[in-house]
Amino acid sequence: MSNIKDVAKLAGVSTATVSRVLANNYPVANKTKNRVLEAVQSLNYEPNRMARNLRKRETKTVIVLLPDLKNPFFSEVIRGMEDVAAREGYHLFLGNTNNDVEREREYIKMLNEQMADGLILTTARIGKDDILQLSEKKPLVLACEYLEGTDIPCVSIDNIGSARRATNHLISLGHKRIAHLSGPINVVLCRDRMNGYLQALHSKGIPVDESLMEAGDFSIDSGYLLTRKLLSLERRPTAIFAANDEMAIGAIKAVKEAKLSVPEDVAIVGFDNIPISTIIEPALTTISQPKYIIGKTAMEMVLNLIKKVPIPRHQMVLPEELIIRESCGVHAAL
Amino acid sequence: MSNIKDVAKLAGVSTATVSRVLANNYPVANKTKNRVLEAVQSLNYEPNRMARNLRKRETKTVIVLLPDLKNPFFSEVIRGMEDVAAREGYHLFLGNTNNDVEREREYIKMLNEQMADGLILTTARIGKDDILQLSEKKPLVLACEYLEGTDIPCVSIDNIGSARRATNHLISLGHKRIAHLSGPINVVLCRDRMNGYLQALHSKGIPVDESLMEAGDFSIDSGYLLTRKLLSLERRPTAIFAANDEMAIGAIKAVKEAKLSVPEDVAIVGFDNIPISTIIEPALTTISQPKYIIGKTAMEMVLNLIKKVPIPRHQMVLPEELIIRESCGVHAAL
DNA sequence: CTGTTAGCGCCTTCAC
DNA sequence: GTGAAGGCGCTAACAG
Repeated sequence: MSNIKDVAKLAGVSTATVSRVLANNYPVANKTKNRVLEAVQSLNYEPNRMARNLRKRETKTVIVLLPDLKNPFFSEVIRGMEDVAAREGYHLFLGNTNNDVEREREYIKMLNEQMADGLILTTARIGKDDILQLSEKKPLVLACEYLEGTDIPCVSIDNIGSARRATNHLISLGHKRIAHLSGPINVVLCRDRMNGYLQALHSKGIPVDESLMEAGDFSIDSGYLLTRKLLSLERRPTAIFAANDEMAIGAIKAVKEAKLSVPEDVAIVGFDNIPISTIIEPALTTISQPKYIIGKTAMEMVLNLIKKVPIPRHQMVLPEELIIRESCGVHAAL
Repeated sequence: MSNIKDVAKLAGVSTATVSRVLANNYPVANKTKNRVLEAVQSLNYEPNRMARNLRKRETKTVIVLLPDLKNPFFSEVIRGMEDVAAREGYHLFLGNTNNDVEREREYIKMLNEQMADGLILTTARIGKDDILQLSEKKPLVLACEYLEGTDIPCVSIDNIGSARRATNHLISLGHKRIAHLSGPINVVLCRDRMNGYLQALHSKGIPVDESLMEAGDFSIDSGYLLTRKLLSLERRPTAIFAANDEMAIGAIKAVKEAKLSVPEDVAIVGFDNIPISTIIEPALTTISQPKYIIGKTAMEMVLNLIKKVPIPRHQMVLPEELIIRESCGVHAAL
């Protein structure tokens, strides 16, 4: 590994000149520049990032925390982030928290150790206070989530409104016994979706039956298991609103296994519109989020925070879409 | 942001002592230690990683390159990697290449800039020569892939043998017109799987029909599109061996859409055994790789390379499993 | 336009 | 058991 001194010596210039040529942000005579470039070439020189980062007190890196790598929803969000990061010369440091608060803290520690310039949290597990405190010291943006009562920059859809809309769709189809498969309740957007579900029931005067509300972990498996439980109820639900598509897919599996049919016996609505939701049978009615835009916007926001460019609005709420496919049909009672 | 000097001053010791207390690898009097720890606490001090990395000439970070974030196959591999990395105090730097050679080179550049101590490539796109050259300078391990004729450390299943086994399964069911949906042919493991397919045909004296061989990009969509093409052939295949489960799922969709049935009209075998392969109807017959172990072993290997611990064997080939579900059935011709 | 100099924050000798 | 000093490789300020 050669360093800047080696290059300087070979090119017969000072290290400062080498640095200038490489940064390309300062006038250097063409002749000198070429000599430096040749030296760089022949030594196969790559500047040491650690040294540069230390000196410049920036890393051009943003940590992006994901709750779960295998959730295809995020891959599209990430694409949006990557595209703007690349354009601005930034790298993503993808952190997989596996839904574990400790893992989340690990990465936050890395941020404090200045291994990155900023942080994007998608579906945070740590508490509101911790987030608030961190946000005061560091460029931090919430993606997919909205932290009520704070001014923390975030970009998401209206999870409450979307859930209300999904539930209302089921109600409009004639359903009264509508179950809700929630995600982990310590996640804000899960509580939001649950609240949207409850709001819809209330507004239509449908009594809430707590036995119809179950919390899973966003996995196909948990959707499957919880639906089996729901189906074994004395008065089983005629519809299920799941907080994500995976759980909805698990629910479909359980309904089919019980020799019942979707949507005739049980209508199902998911959330996220992941690719497989069009393949599964019946195809899933679901809420579609502008995934790419969420990612793009979130990254634009952190980069602005990092560069101390004022952000016009701190809280961006993007429109969602209800995509109607076959998993709801028309309820017999209509 | 406070630094080590601030801590030293507050504790009334030298920076060397602070460093020793924090590293905890050198005798320091208990009394002094406590004073330092208190100072660290009250200043909320976090050591600057860039400075430490520069000084120690190591980052305790391994870059892991993934061709595609949304492929659930890798999430399990990553879990294996994360578990051993965490145990040894290392971080993963996940790099999503989106199947793009340029993106791959970007991350390799980061390695050369010493932003990480080692690299794990899963399904590399760059050429054999580049990999070989890099491997001479840096700790590098191939996961899921095997680079023939080299001594580069790698851990994978026998892709050729597995593909042969999958194809033989179809042949044993009586199929003679067996199509192959390959992945991108610049990926080694795709060529391997294709070769296994060809070997199986040859060994059973079945002529190769090039019109039955198509190359996709591992996506559901490409599996769907290519299968439509295959089904429109004058003499359409009675079976399809897809190089991964996603393409197999796309194939199932296309077959159903053509009002044909799986497995009666077209039998289908996938590869990877992703979670959804049990949900899809019919459930997919597929090859299962020991995903977690692959990840775990690959990480153990790079860490040993990094620490210059001699590795017993450079090339690890792990056993795969053929999982028989409903997508093959028994061919009518049997 | 180019060179000299002084750190960035940390760890690691080498003294004592 | 502790401190002083030097330097990892780079960039930025200041001269010239």
